[in-house]
Amino acid sequence: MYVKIADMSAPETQSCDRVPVDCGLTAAPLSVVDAARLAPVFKALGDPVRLRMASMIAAHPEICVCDIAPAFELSSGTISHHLRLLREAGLVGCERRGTFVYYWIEPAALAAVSDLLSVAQPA
Amino acid sequence: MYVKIADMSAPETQSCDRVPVDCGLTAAPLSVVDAARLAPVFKALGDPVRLRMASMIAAHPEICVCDIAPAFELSSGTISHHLRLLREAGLVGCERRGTFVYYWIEPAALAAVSDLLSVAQPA
DNA sequence: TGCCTGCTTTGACGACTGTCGAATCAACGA
DNA sequence: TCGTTGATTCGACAGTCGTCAAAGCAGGCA
Repeated sequence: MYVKIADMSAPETQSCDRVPVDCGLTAAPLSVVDAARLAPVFKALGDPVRLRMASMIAAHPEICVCDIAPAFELSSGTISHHLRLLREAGLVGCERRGTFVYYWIEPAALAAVSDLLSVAQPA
Repeated sequence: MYVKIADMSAPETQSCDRVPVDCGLTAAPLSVVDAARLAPVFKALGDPVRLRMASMIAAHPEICVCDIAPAFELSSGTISHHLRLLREAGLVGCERRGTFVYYWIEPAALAAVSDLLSVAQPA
């Protein structure tokens, strides 16, 4: 058993020059439950295609699949697959109106990950 | 060819009650290049184990692997594997000091994803 | 020099992912 | 009712991922 040269500071005493960003992540270690809840949202955004889809959807109040698809050189089946993953992550909602299906961003899931990463708002 | 019931508003004219969060994602669709650059960071955070590791690391100025590992019931090889993925995503940095290896959060990568999701700061 | 400890790398394996093409479903129009 | 179009679902397949055990490496101690 070796002795560590410098023992860690406790989370409370961050006097080091590291960790300049003060955000949700730096506040305290995530619980297992919270990590299990939030990781799938990051995972859904962890594919370049889905990240672009999410940004396209977020950039509009709502957008039809037929306006999303042309931006990607993918089969319609694959487009649907990615949209479903975004849906299952809770990031987007959708509704059929006639022949077309419209997608929009679900702000709740976006806020959850945003809160984790965003710099704490000074009161 | 069908005609859509209501054509999309342009990204500029968001008069709808949707998209209450105004963040980097809603500003404009991500370019292919930006998506390819940012997706791996989300992907790295898209696993519950790595998300907890990242939060543990972020909650300390720096932290030794030997203090991270006990929080997970995983082999040391798997621990190293996840830490390497966080490293390759640019989210953390590390340094060997004697027998021990210390990890810290790299604020740049964290800021990149944070900027994308954070609510725009009112000026 | 040799051993011990902390950590990383390697090799293997099952599970999951991204993709396509084909089949299917839903809604509209003739 | 039937054909057409938008979108989803299904089946298959190559590639990636998460995991472990074992081997390897780096540094400290005797």
